[in-house]
Order: sequence, then structure tokens, then C-alpha cells
Amino acid sequence: MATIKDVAKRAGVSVATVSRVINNSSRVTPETREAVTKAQDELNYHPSISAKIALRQDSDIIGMMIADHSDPYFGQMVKVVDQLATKEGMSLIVNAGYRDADRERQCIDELIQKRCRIIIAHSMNLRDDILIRYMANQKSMILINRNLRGFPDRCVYLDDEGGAYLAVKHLIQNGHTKIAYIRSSHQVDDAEQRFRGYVRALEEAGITFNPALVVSEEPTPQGGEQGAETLLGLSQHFTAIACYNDMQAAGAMAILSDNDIRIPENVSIIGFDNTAISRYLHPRLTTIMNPVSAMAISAFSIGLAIVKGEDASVHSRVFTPTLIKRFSVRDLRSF
Amino acid sequence: MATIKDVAKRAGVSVATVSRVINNSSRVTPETREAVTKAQDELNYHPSISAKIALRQDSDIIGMMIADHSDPYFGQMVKVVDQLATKEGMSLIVNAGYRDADRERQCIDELIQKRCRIIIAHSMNLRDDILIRYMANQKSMILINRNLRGFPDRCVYLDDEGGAYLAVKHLIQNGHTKIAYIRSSHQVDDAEQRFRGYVRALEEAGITFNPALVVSEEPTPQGGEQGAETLLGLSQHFTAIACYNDMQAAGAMAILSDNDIRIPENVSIIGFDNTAISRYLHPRLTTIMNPVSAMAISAFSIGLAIVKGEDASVHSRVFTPTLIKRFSVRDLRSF
DNA sequence: GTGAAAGCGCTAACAA
DNA sequence: TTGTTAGCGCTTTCAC
Repeated sequence: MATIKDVAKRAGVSVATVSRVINNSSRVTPETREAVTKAQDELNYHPSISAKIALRQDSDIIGMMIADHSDPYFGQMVKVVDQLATKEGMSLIVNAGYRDADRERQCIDELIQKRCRIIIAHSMNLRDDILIRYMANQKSMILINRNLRGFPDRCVYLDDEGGAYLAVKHLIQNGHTKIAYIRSSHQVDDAEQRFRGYVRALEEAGITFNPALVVSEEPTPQGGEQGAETLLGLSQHFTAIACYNDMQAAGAMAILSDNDIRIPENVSIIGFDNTAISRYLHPRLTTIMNPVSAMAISAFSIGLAIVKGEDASVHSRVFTPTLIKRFSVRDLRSF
Repeated sequence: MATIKDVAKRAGVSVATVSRVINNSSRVTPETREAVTKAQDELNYHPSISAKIALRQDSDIIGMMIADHSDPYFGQMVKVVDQLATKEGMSLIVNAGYRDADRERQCIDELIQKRCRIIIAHSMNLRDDILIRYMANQKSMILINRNLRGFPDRCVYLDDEGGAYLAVKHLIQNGHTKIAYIRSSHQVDDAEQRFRGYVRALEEAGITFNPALVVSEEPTPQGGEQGAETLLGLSQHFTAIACYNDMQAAGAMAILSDNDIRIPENVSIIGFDNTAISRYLHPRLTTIMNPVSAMAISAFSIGLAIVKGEDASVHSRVFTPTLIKRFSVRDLRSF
């Protein structure tokens, strides 16, 4: 691999001049510039970013930690940050922790080792004390989907409890009282919050909570299939299923449909997240809007403001979910 | 940010010893190791990867270029490579070019500048001559979804033409002759190949190709919606629609359904790629299996073999699509 | 406008 | 087992 020295030699100039041409850092005569560019091209020279970072001690890299590369929810989040980063002339590195605490630590350590200027982390399994330590040391680290005590201005999150409450309240307002819930089997904050929203909506409506109508499954279509099968086997009567997320809803709908149970005529379904898939299920899924893009923009903006020494408090930190009405919930009161 | 010197000073040893502890590179007495680890921890020291790369000239980073972070197709590809990389103790960087030639070049340049040991690129818009130049200079660069002349052993791709042929032949075998096609509006190889497969299947069956039944749309659900609307407005009779991919199929199905056209009773649909979504559409989508994971594994294995100086020719390079029969195609012959 | 040289954080060869 | 030191590719200051 050609180095700056090779280019300098070939162009008959010093390395300093080559550096200046590469970085447009100060005036260089057109002839010199031409000669350098030519040499660069002939040698297929690509400056080493590492050498630059080693020397300069800062990097223009923004690092993200997400749970899973193959999950479109995170895909959207990454895309938004990627486009903002590009606009700022920064580059992006994304690590996925796959919901494993050790792997998550590794991912964040790697981002630090690569000297990312901003770190945006969506941690699923890291304990508070570990995150607190990272946050304390990385002044431009932002957390998505977590409200960590001590760092109110660097935590961007959704009101998950309120979202689930909204979903279940919508079912109740449509006359449902026997409402099953497929929760996430992961031990994460949002799973707990969403479940709590379900319980609160029931309680507020004076409906007694029936633990037999709650199943715990992976937050995937397969989990939804499994959950629906379990619920059907229970021979407990229910008229609606609220799900942890849209993926589970998709799986549950497939199983219901396989069993000739019509949606929403026989059973109503409500999802969460408003993932792309929800618009293409049949019937189109009523769900809760999770403003991922807006949260990603906010997280990025806060990080950027910190790095630039600007005021970060102008950006939103807690986001409110809203109901997206489609066709998977039946109004029982009109019958 | 603490440096290796700070740690050395605090632990009362030399930087070389700290380096040895970090890299487990040679024997160190337990007491020394302990002292170093303690100092590291107290100072929150994270070694700079950049300094290491600058010095060692190689990196254990594997770089990928994909089209779009938010597309689950690429998400799956990235996940597979990520897990293989982790197993090899390597880290992963992914850049997305969003189907723009300039951005794609930037992405690849960035991967080179970061001194990735292996580069896996899925280029949509780069011209052959540009790719040839990159491939010639980057000996461990692998191309996915492209058969670049001159580099047969570093190109991993799907027989797209054969896949579309398979799809349309399946429709024909089920008695369809008026077959519409929604193609991708992108000027990329696979779009052209798949379209060719459609035409060949028709020709082989003696069905005259009707250009009025072909519409060109974005490879997204929105594109599929648009395409279906156009086709319906044409008042040209058709009994089946073959799509460039599953996303388009999902969108088309939603539009058909909105217009009370039943699938497959009134119109059959076939997709391409066997994306996760295809199993959760209603009815479940008959489609063509695109073995992304297998291709990603192959690309990675070839790259690794090159880097290790092993024989790369044992890994598959061209992949054959297969038909996944589900419930979106009706057999017209039984009526 | 250009060059010489110092130095970033780190590893590895060599010495002790 | 540990320390000293050269040097990786690059940027930047200071001369000229």
C-alpha cells in the first residue's frame, strides 16, 4: 500500500505538501497540486485514517450500538443517523450486541477504542451501573431507549408504558374486556414498561387482570406464532390480543388465519412500533407509532451539540407514542 | 483520554509492559499484570486502535458496502458476516451507498482508508471499469451480486435470470398465460437479469411478450402499490403478476386487496428473495429463495482464505435460486 | 508556497 | 520478566 512518502517522492515534493493537497489545508500552486494528484492516482494512494486519528486525537466517526443488524427497526434508526452523519462529513460505525450483555460491552469498548466522537447506544441488557460508568467517561455518549438516572440530558426514550396503555385503552374503548397480551420474553426495560401499560389500562377500566391471558415470547414473528398457539390452546376466551411489537402481531395473525379465525371479526389484534411490515399485513395492522426516526435525529443532534459545545437542551428527549388506526381492531359495541 | 504512558506511570512499569498485558503477548508476572490492570481500570484506559493500525499496517477489520441499512435483505447479509467476523476475532464496519454511484465510491474509499483487511461489496451502481480498478488493487476484496470479468474467483452472485425464469415458469405451469411483470426501475444488473428471465420463460412457452403488461417501479412496497395501480388501470387482462422482489409483491397485494381482487382466486402473485415478510403476507407469498446468508458466508470465506493464503476455490461462487411454494399462486388448470 | 522535523499512541526488536 | 527505543503514516509548526 502506497504511503504519503511514495506520493511525495513521485511528485517530487515533500510529504507536507502532499498532506496539504489532500486536506486542502493551505494554498498550493496549481502545478504542484496537479503533480501531487497525478502521483496519488498513479500509485492508488489512499491516506490512512488511522495515522491521522493517532496523530490528531479526534476522529469524525460516530459510533452506534444496536441490538441486531437484521431487525428493520434498528435498520431505520441506523439509516437516519447515517444520513445525518454524512451531511456533517462524519462517518458511521455500527456494532450489534445481539441482546447479550458481554457482547454489548465489547461493542461499546470497540467504539471507544476506535475513538468515536459521538456514541449512540441502544442497550438492551447492560446494567445501569455499567452504563453509568460509560456515560460518566464518555461525555458525548447518548442513550436511546433508556432513562438512566443522573444523565437526563443524554437519554432519549419513548414512553413505552404510555404506548401500551394507549393500545389497550383503544381495545377497551371498542368494547373489549377479554384482552390477551403477548409480552417480550427479554428482560429489558421496554418489555416491562409495555407490560405495565397493559395492566394499567385494564385496572383503570375496572377489568380484573387475568394472568392466564399473558404469554411471554421472543419479540419476533416466530414468538408471535408461538404465543398465539399457546393462547388458542388455553381454551380461555378472549376477543383481542395486544402484542409487544408488530413482529409478534404478524406471527400471531398468521396462526389465527391458519386456524380460520378471522381478524378482526373473531379476534382483534394490536401491535406496537408501526414497523414497515404493519401496513402490509392483512388486515392492515392497527398499531402504536414508535417515532424511531425522530428519536435517532434527536440523539444525533444532542451528541453533535455536545461535541460542538452548543446548547443540547433544545432537542427533545422523551417521545410520546401515538395510535395508528387501521383495520385489525373490531368495534364490539356496534353489535 | 488516558494513554498507555499514563497507565505505565501509574502502574510503575514501562509502556512495553502495559502493551504486553493488553495483548497477552508474552509472560508477565501476576503481580505486574495485576498492577497494570488496576491502573487501566482506574484511568478508564482504552487502547487506541488507530495507533495500533498505524504501526502494524494491518487491521482485523472487515468492511462491507451495502445499498441500504434499512433494507432487511442487507440486514440479514450484514448479520451473517458480523457473526462470522466475531468468531474470527475481527470487527466489522458497514457503509451504505444508497444506490448512488458517488456515494458508493466514497464508501469503498473509506473502507480502504480504514485499512480493512477484507472488503465485501454489494455494488448497485458502480461501473465495471471502476470496480475492476478497485478489485485489481484490493486483493482481498469480494463482490456480491456481480460477475465482473477478470475476477471469477472473487465474485459471488445469484443466477437472477434463472430465478425469474423459475418464477414465471411456475406460473405458466399453473396455466397462466397473461402474466404481468413489475420490474425494478433501478439501472442495475439484477433488475435486467430478472426481467430477462421473465421474457425467456414466456418465449419458451410460446407466449407472446406483451410490453403493456410490464411496469417499472422502485423495489419497495410503495413501488409495488404503484405498479399494481398502474396495471389495474390498464384494462389489460392478466391473471398473474410476477414481481422483482417481495417488497413490491407486498405492496401489490395490498392494492389488489383494497380493490376486492382476491389472491390467488382472481390474481396470482409471485415474489422474489424470500424475505422474512413473505411468510406473513396474506396469503403467504409464493416466491423465489435468494440464499443471501449462504452467499454472505461464501464471500466471507473467500476473503478469509485469501488473507490467510489458503485455497479460496473450495467455496461456491454462483448460487442457484429455488422456488418456495406457498399460497399466492392459483392453479388455473383444475378449472 | 514549500520543506524539515517533531510527535501522536502504540508495538516489537533488542538489551539487560 | 522487564525496559529502552525505533518507527508506523500522518499533520502541523516553524523556518525560509
